Amino acid sequence: MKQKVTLKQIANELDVSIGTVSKALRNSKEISEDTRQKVQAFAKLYNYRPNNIALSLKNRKTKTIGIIIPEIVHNFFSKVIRGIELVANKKGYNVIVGLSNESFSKEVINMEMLANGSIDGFILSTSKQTMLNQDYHHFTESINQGMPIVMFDRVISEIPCDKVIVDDFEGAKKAVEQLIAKGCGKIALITTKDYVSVGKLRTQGYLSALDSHKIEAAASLILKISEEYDSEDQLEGLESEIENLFKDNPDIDGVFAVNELYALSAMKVARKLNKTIPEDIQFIGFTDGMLAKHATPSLSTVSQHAQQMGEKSAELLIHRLEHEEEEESYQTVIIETELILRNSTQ
Amino acid sequence: MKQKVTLKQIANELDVSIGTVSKALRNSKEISEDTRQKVQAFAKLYNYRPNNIALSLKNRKTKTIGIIIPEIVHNFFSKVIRGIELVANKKGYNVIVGLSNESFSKEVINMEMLANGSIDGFILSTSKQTMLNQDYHHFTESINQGMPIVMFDRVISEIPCDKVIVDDFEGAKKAVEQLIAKGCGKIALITTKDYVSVGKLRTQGYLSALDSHKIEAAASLILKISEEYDSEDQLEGLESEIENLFKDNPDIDGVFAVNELYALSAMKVARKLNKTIPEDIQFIGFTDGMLAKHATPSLSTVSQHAQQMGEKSAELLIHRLEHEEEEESYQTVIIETELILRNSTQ
DNA sequence: TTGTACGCGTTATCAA
DNA sequence: TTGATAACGCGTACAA
Repeated sequence: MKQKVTLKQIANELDVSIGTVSKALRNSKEISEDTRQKVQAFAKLYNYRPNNIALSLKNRKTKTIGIIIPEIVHNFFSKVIRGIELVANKKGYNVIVGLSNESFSKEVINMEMLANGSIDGFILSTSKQTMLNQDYHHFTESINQGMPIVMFDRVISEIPCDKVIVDDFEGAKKAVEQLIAKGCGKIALITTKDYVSVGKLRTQGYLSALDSHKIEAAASLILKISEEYDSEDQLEGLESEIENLFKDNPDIDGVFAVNELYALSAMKVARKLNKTIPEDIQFIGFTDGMLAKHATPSLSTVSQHAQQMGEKSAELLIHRLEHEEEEESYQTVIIETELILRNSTQ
Repeated sequence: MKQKVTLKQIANELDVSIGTVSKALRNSKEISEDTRQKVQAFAKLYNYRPNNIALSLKNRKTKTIGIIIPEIVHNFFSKVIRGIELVANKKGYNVIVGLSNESFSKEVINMEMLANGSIDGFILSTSKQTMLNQDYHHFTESINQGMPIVMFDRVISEIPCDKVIVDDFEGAKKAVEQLIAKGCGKIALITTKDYVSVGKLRTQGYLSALDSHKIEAAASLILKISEEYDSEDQLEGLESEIENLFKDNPDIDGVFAVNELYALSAMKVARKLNKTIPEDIQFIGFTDGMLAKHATPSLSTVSQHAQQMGEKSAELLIHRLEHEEEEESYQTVIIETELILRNSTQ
């Protein structure tokens, strides 16, 4: 086992000083052609690579980005990571991933663990519990300590940092307007509780679409799912809530859901109630997931361009890291959504 | 902006030496109660945290695990990451993620980038191109340099390291035997090319099941999909290959597919050809994905317990990292598969 | 042209 | 009880 070789070892072997070796390897012209060749040959032979940790300590830069997300087994988030990794890698950065699992304390712990020198900056999407608590001290602290943050998707407007979001409002509005254009008059909304920022914005988009088409919004048509039913093994609870919605409002002819799971569950319930899709009811879901395409019928969606969000987030963060002195003002980048029509709409 | 505070700064402020501060904070009883209190109070006030990078350099341990996987937008891999992260976090480790995107060179570059001191060990699943090339020098080098590797799922048997796999052979055999038990006599196999280790093993399981039930295997019933059709936007190619299979063998009454995409595509083609599922044809797919449950009809699967694989991988690696001196022999842990019966089988 | 010394932040050993 | 020093691996300013 040949351990990693260091400058010191090379220096010893070659009977020169560490400094000489270092310079020779960086092609400094202080060094004679002769020793340079000798050192480089030796270094190559022993496959010398500078130690990242030593460099990080010296440069006070780790070239590593910390990602904190609520969940990784989720198409949206894994696509964002892919986008981040793509850009980061291209620019010589690594990514370190922490999962909050939607928990405030895990989010805080994870951030503290990374903030002590392990990374240069954060890219994160807030956990639900954090949004509910409205306790953002860990974000402010990080920023105050000079560790920049980029928030994506689930962002906190009060926090001064770069942000990447989709036009949740417009995306939802477009979707509902599509339903209206295709003849729906009684459109239900299946959404999250209001403390989830994106859920709230999408709800507003829904209301706005109805309003601008002079359709009266009815509270009975809006179903706000509580968080506990979001898990894959709590589908029954979710479905029974939706079933009640349909039974209380048998004349629903359109459904807009703020995520994939809600949309698919709604389609499932509708089928169970012997409704034909899209003839009796049409569906659109807000999602970037895989299920939509493979559902029966395939689900029309508002796509969020998750990978693009990741790429943009990484660009923003890296730009800020590499232009620290310039103290540019924070920006919020809005990624366009895209309406993808499939067979759940006419 | 109050920057991160260091031992040196505390020492200066308090007019004591760095060493004293360090000891006081670690509750060394060399230090007088008095100064200890003073230092700790100050440290708490300024929220002192030791710098991870400095610790890493000193201890020659980063407490970070490098994960290299072919793809992250994939339920199996993201579940594995979740499992790794869970165990790693619990033991005070971070995880850094690199994506090979199924490419040999990206795998090598990513590993080299991390191997220079950034991490203590690797958990990885080989890219397809690496398996095809059969060039494993980057793995051997890493191991030779004292950087341990744990391979999962797509493992290389020649490489001396810990491994975590599912019983691909047995899992496939169980699945096919289930089809046989439910009356299938002409069972097709949709698999990968042979260089993908898991595909090959699952193929062997299929053959073994047929053999032990005296069913003759027919080459015409085995479809080996080439890699280029694995992408979500190459579904047409995949589907047309499957369609040919069905048309050439109209009496197929069972299908075993080595992954979710193949299984779902096969079901789709079958429906298109007006076959009823599961009356005319039954399907089982090898997968841990989300699509199976939501498919119509829902797909029976051989589950791989991806998260458990991740957890076990992390345990193996961390154990080895923390018991380096003991030089334990390498082990291969086999995670049991589980047959989950849904509506695509009778 | 080469070598020395310092500093990045920490801990540990040894001297005061 | 406290302080000074070395070491982890590197790059670089400055001295030789």
